[in-house]
Amino acid sequence: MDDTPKGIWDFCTNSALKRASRQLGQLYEDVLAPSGLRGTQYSLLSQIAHSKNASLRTLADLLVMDLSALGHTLKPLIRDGYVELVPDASDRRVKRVQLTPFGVKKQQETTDLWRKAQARFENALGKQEAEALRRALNGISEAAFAEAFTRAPDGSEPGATG
Amino acid sequence: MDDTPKGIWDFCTNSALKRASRQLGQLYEDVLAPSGLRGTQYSLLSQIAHSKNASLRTLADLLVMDLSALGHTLKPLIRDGYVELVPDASDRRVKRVQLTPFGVKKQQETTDLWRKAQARFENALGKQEAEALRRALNGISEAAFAEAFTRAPDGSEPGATG
DNA sequence: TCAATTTAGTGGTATATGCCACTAAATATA
DNA sequence: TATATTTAGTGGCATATACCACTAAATTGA
Repeated sequence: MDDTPKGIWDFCTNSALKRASRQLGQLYEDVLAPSGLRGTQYSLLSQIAHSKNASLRTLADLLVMDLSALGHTLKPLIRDGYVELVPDASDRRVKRVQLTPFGVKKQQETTDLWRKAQARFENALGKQEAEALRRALNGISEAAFAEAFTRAPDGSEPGATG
Repeated sequence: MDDTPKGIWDFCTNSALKRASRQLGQLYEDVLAPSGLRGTQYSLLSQIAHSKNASLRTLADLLVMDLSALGHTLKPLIRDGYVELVPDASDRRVKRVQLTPFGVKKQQETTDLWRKAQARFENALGKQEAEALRRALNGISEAAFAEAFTRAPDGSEPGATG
């Protein structure tokens, strides 16, 4: 028997996460394809629908995404008429993100496909497993986790032997 | 108390995975920064070191990555002299991927930083948790999972009530 | 009140990643 | 063997995502 690991993802959670993200992203995307939306785009539309009237900044923070990255990612969705940016009245720096009526319709229609992907995923992994996985992932996504990571010892501390 | 979920990642594993991937990717990348390598680049160098003499195709399959995407991602690493593509002698379609001596050195040096990130991560999440998470993620990354997903019922089947 | 600092967003550039069309080479098949 | 099919890789294009430099607006503080 050769149990030598074939890849670094056996040790490195970062690699494992990215690899799984490619795989699952692909699987979801195949199911969503008939809508003409990419997986990320559907997620974004859904989150915008969910966080009504959020600013770009707020949305970026929620998504753990760079502000400018969010701006770039929204470009195609704005171009295609699903999303619009509405300047805030009281703070002229702020732009609020909202779905157009067309975007609302698209998001709602595509949700049928998403449910299909969701059902397949939970059937393939198991409902309990899926739930547990989401919890673990969401824990990692929290700001508190980033702080814990940053403050955590990294093995380079001098031994406190005194 | 308002336990209304703030985001769709509470339901959608795909979104949760991508979001966590951004967060953890960022955390690892900050630690790796002094090396001048991006997180993905270090992972790739490490996997190439691990899968000695693999072809682009083989590597892409292992990484659950599109072949052309892998080719594109390697470009900067080849440009910077870390990686080279060596034509296979027996099958003239095939190119084998290998680290240059410079690439070997870089990968080895950067591993110190990676270990630091790794230690921080395991301290922040817990060793057991980290191990369990990697196992779950690697399960999803397997070809068998993709097949299970594709074959799984999606709720659109006619009820077999007869 | 006015200057210094912080915050929100934009545009440019680079990497990460996928699809498609295409070439070349190997393999299968008639 | 000649042709059809499959396989490996490349290049172009599009989206996803990050960083930096910059502008404009709000906030802080002397």
